[in-house]
Amino acid sequence: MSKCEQCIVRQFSSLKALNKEELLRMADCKTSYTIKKGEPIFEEGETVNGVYCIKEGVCKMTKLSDNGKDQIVKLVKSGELLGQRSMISDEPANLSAVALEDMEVCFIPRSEVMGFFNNNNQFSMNVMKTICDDLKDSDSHMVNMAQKTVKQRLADTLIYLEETFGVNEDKSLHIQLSREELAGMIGTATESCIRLLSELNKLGYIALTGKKITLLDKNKLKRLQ
Amino acid sequence: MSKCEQCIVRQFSSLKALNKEELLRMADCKTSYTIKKGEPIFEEGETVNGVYCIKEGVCKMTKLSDNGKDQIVKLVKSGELLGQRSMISDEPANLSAVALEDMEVCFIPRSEVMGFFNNNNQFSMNVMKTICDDLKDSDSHMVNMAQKTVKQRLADTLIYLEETFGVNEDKSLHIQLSREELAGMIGTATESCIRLLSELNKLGYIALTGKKITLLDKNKLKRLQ
DNA sequence: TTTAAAATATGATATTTGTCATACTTTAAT
DNA sequence: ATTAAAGTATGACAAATATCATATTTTAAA
Repeated sequence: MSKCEQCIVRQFSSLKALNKEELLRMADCKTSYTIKKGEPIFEEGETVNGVYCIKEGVCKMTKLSDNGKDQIVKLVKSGELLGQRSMISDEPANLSAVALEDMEVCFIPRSEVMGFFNNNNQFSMNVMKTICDDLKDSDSHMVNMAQKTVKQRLADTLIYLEETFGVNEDKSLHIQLSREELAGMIGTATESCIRLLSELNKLGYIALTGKKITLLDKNKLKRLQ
Repeated sequence: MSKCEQCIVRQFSSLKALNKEELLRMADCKTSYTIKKGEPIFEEGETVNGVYCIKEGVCKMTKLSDNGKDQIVKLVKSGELLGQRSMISDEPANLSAVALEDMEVCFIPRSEVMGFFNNNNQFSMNVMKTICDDLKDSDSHMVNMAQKTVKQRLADTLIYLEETFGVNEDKSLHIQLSREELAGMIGTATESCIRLLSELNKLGYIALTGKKITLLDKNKLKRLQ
């Protein structure tokens, strides 16, 4: 069993507030999992009974819409925690978590995390601030969905992907999403997403080479109507 | 100065966890305001420095979109608190709060609420659960904005308004929103909203009499494509 | 390696939604 | 009571987006 104390990613989440003793306790009760690309960590409606700490990899948080399409609500990367809201609300998961790359995650049982939560003020404050940030992001996201065109949302999303997940040596977006997944992020039909990517490509704002997307003119992307 | 102890609406919010002593302290430091219909309680970007408890009336929480339109993110009614997220994040308001009816609200300074928050476990847990509920609602709302048609969103909203705010003796919706505000809730142009209301009226699913809207067939509204 | 399946791309077309113009109705101010 | 302003309604049209069909390319399985 690896030591949480020596795990780098805990520095990036609410867990950074835990002290040595708490970290030892956590190392003792955690379970590590390897999740293959495309596999779920948990599904909407499932009782999770703990939180997952992402050690490696990126996952999408999705929600099934009434029309049968999966909407991607957010992306979560290494260092972040999954299932905090469900833990506090003591409710089943509202979203599914599915690996976009091979992942390594650690599961920490609810009882343990709630212990930290109740006894470590800094930890609980961190968790709450994270949830508050999520709420703010979600509200803004909602307004964008309601008020912006698909083209604007695509441009916003491409810029978000570059800023959040970085680029490869050839400047292409590091994170690899299928066209269907990208459409699921911006909330549109896959064909519309592909068509708009082609359009931005022809305009010279982005470059498409195979599956790779490279942003060439972020200012023009931002100013799209 | 009226006594918080005798105020009925505190039972409906996180404040129900406060004990007698805390209620006395709150009564001592609170400020009561009357807000006229159409007036703001606070605006997006403003530092609020406390929470508002709604004693009477309903307000809309709005966010200005890049395209200049006001999106209504949620409606808040008597018994609920405003500004909890900003208080915990220690950030300016993310949304504006504007009265939809004449309102009575009480302002409780941040320092006081944070005192309760840090010393009363049940109160802080209530606040957090409220914020978690808001997050869940916001995520669902976002998916609806991304995936449902304007007509479906209008139907959903009408049903929500009836279920949340009730009806008058003549069965018409109790809450009065202008067409522009209704459009701002569903995220569409005012003309589109008016046109779709007319369509639902012609179909016999709703009745329009002056400003009043009456739902006649909720099942058919729910099943709209 | 071959081959089937999945992903990407694009055209044709239908539908939805937004915009602008204008008329009518209600509300509120003088 | 009169009048201006705001709100509601509807037509005409343009733009955005979805859907269906089909071709091409890529991926992964046998």
